Amino acid sequence: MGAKRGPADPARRERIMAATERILLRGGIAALSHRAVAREAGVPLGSTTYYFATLDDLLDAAIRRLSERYALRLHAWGAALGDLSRAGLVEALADLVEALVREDRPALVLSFELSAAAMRRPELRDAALLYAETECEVLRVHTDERTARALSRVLDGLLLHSLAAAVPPTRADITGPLAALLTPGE
Amino acid sequence: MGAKRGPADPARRERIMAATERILLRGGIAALSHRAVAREAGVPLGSTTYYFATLDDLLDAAIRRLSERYALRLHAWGAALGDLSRAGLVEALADLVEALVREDRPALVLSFELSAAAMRRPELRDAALLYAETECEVLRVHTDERTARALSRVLDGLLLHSLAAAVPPTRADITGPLAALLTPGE
DNA sequence: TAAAACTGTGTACTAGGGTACACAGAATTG
DNA sequence: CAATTCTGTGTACCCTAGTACACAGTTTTA
Repeated sequence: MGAKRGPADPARRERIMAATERILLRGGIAALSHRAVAREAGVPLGSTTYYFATLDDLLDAAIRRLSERYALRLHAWGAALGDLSRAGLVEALADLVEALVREDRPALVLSFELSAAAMRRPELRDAALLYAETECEVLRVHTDERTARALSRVLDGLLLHSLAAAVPPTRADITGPLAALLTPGE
Repeated sequence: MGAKRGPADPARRERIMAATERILLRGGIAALSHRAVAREAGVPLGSTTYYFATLDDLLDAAIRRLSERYALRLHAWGAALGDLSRAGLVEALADLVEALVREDRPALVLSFELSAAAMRRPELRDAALLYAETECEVLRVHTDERTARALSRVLDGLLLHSLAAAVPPTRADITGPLAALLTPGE
């Protein structure tokens, strides 16, 4: 009945967080439970509550990691861009949208879920805001603050519809609004 | 023990749906349960399962009503607009965004929650799509199809950030992208 | 080395919830 | 009016789940 292993096993905590991420990506916030995580991580139920006393702790930790991963992803995208023209930025952004939808769909879905959840649960607000904040940060390298925020809003609209719509936006549907936004002259 | 009332009581069904709407608006999809609805409607638990065998039936019915209400709202907005210039449409749309955020926040929050939920639950897709579909329908009166869809996407981005952001978009933040989108000339 | 502190686990308590269903009045039908 | 059907309820079964907690090895400390 007692423990089999010795003292602090840092891998345990790690494995639990990784399992939590997988659960969230696969089934969303609604699928998160101590038991599901324990099963996924292959650890006893008690372990999950030992490292993360409450569900919110677990959720917080996992979301923090996921948003960090997303931030890395975006910064990598930003770093890969050289100096480019307006048109070049538009194409690059469209590439980003298409790549995210294609390759990171679960993470995107989760981020929207999180945004919605944060509207009711203030404790999630900071985590949810991180996504948009990161977008702006990366975009600010190529545009001014104001434009970066505007782009972030439009990008989220495009991403949302790319995930949710019956017929997703075409390439032109994506580049159109972005180009309009980046083209000066009222 | 036995029933007290006679035959079909159409008000019952009605009251249960109304209660479901209130639950959803107040606490979101996660707050929905037969028991919560029964409590809210002041009917016994059995009533809710009698009229709506499963939770999904209940959810479907309530969402259908809510999206119909939203459609009415949008159509009313559209009907109140006369023939107007591009600039006039931009201002009207900005008014709409601000009014929705101010006066219909719970319904908006729910619609985003629904969009996110529909990404995982195909049975909710149709209901979730209705919102965007309605937007397009109303906008199509004033613009072409392509522009209507683009506007719908941008509007959703603006609404999302208006609800979620730490500092919501200003009036100029709202009119900017809309004007850009409606101003021809690449 | 004895005691205190820490790391884990197994189990159990409590709450909430979906759904089935037996049953009871009321209405309808023949 | 008897039988059948419909409307509606109360209850109960079974599951999931959060969390507390006693307890057991292990390590550290005095």
